[in-house]
Amino acid sequence: MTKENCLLKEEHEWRVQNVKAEMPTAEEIERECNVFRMLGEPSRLKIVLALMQGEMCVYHLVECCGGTQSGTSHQLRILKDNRVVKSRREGQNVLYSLADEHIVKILELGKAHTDCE
Amino acid sequence: MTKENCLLKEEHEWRVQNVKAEMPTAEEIERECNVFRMLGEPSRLKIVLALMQGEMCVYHLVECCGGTQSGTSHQLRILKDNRVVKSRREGQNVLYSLADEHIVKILELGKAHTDCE
DNA sequence: TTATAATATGCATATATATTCATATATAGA
DNA sequence: TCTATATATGAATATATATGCATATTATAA
Repeated sequence: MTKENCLLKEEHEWRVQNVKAEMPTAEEIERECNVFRMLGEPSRLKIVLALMQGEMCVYHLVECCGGTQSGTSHQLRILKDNRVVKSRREGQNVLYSLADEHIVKILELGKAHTDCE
Repeated sequence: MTKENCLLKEEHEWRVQNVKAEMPTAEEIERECNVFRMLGEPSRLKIVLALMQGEMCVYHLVECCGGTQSGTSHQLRILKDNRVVKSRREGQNVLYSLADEHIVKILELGKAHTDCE
């Protein structure tokens, strides 16, 4: 596996240089990964899909998504730490909602991709 | 934690019913998760970012993204199984490319979300 | 203050999966 | 055929993390 013997050397070498030059740092990659990592887990995706209808308290999310109160709360914490959801307290309840509109668009595109399969 | 004592019962009950009615099945959730799960891991995201510039052989991907040949090949296999990339053989090389345009758009939105933080 | 409801959190555990090593397969050339 | 190159794969391991239990915290009401 030497560079000299790759048949596509001449054709693609400029591309390799270009990609290497533009490749984000490890920290930037990690940051960009986070939003996808959040949506790439079933229990979290269910929560996010539920919140697409509007803000909801933890108890209602448990009712909608199944699972335990503890598990839902753990996932909400992770979603919040990664800026996918935000929350506000209203009396005894904490109301969660999506952090921004990008999330909705990402989900729609993800669905479009899935539906193509 | 009884339903009766939730302060938002009247206000949000219709929403709960709506969300429960529209919640996809476990299998559908799994399917929708996959594309995000693929992008939510640094070594795979790097591969996909590299392929945004066009198709590339495994050796060049290793050069662009770092890591081992074996590891890259494993991740390419997973990406292909999940329809994020496709491949074609050309002589000794196998050329990988993005499976469809949705992937690019999802990445752009993910970046937009990340940049807002 | 006491009791109850709603939510959060620490800890332990099970599970998923990324990574590496060694090896297998496939293709091309001599 | 034999050799070298490019890629893929099986197995083992280490790491990340989802989940559940018990309990803590916060807020309301009596």
